[in-house]
Amino acid sequence: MHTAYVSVRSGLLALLAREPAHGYQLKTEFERRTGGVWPLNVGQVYTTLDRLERDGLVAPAGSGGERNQRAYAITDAGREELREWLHAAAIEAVPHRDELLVKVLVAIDDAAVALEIIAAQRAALFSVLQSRRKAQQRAGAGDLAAELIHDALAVRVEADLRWLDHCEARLREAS
Amino acid sequence: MHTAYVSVRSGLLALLAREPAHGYQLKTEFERRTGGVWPLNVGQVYTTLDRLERDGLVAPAGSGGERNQRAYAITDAGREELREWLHAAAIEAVPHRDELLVKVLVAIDDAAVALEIIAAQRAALFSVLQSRRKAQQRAGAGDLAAELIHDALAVRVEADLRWLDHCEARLREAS
DNA sequence: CGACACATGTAACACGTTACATGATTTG
DNA sequence: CAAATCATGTAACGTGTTACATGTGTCG
Repeated sequence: MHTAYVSVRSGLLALLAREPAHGYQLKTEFERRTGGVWPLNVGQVYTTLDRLERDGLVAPAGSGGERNQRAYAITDAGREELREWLHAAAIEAVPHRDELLVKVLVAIDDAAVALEIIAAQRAALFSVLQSRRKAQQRAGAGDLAAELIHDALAVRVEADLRWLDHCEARLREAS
Repeated sequence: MHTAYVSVRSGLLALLAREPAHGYQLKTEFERRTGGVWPLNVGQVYTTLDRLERDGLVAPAGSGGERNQRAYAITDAGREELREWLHAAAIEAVPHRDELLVKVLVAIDDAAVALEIIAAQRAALFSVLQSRRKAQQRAGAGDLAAELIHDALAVRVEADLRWLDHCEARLREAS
């Protein structure tokens, strides 16, 4: 796999590595583990399972076809690919095309425009951070997954804000 | 547009907002502005232009059909959508499914496994940071775009490393 | 019975990406 | 002339996402 964006696919594979499961189960498990922050359309689970089976990473698990459930189990090839994915860096050395970077870079020739975009992005990021904090306060503590997702968003927004400051400084010193 | 990942599409739109251009020109411009760090397959430019035209965001610019070039210009609708995109936060309040988060969250039930993944990710991120630094040293200073991309990667990797530390602490205190 | 959760699946489309085919123009 | 660059385009595929259709079991 050389594709860059395979979170759902690999996430489901990881769940199946723990124990065989059927589609609907995977949906609820995925949502539970992500603190309800990432709803997952059930339909996507089934199409993803088809693709995983096509690639030989999962296989139907006989396990007595109870009710109308169709369980899947991970294969050896699936375990190997999962292992690789878990150990691969989540950020590539050649950074994946990125919204924030593109927004700033396409404007960088015109310092005035670039500074305006930087200001707009700074405001937007602040607003995201605030609304996220409110949502987290409403939810209250307790769910570790939801908390960790919140923290990840926070540290990243802060990183991006620092980067925006840095960009602005570079632009100003250049003019 | 409610789609989350439209960097190429909107990037090209932003270039066309500056002045009409034809496909090949857009490819070279995009790569120049991103310091050669993000090569862009020409074919993608043409398919993207088709989609932009289909959506009424760009239109063929007559401008004397010189050679075999087919120039495009941004439309009013295109300007409006570009404006929205530039002002929209590059990170959403409900964070987009994210590789690093998923990698950790799917393992969080089993503290031992989670700690192993955290360690692996920490190592992988360090390695990315180092190889990126070497690449940047080889390239030498001079290209602002390439430098800014490098800086963005650096601050983000550092943010993710801090988050991994945080996760580990939470896991240890829970056990 | 009616509503709701459980359970599976299909169809259509989004953007991103690569590989390939084709020709005109410039330059050594 | 040969090679490189300029220039356009198609075909095929990848994952992610939504909307829709269909049926079963349970519980008030």
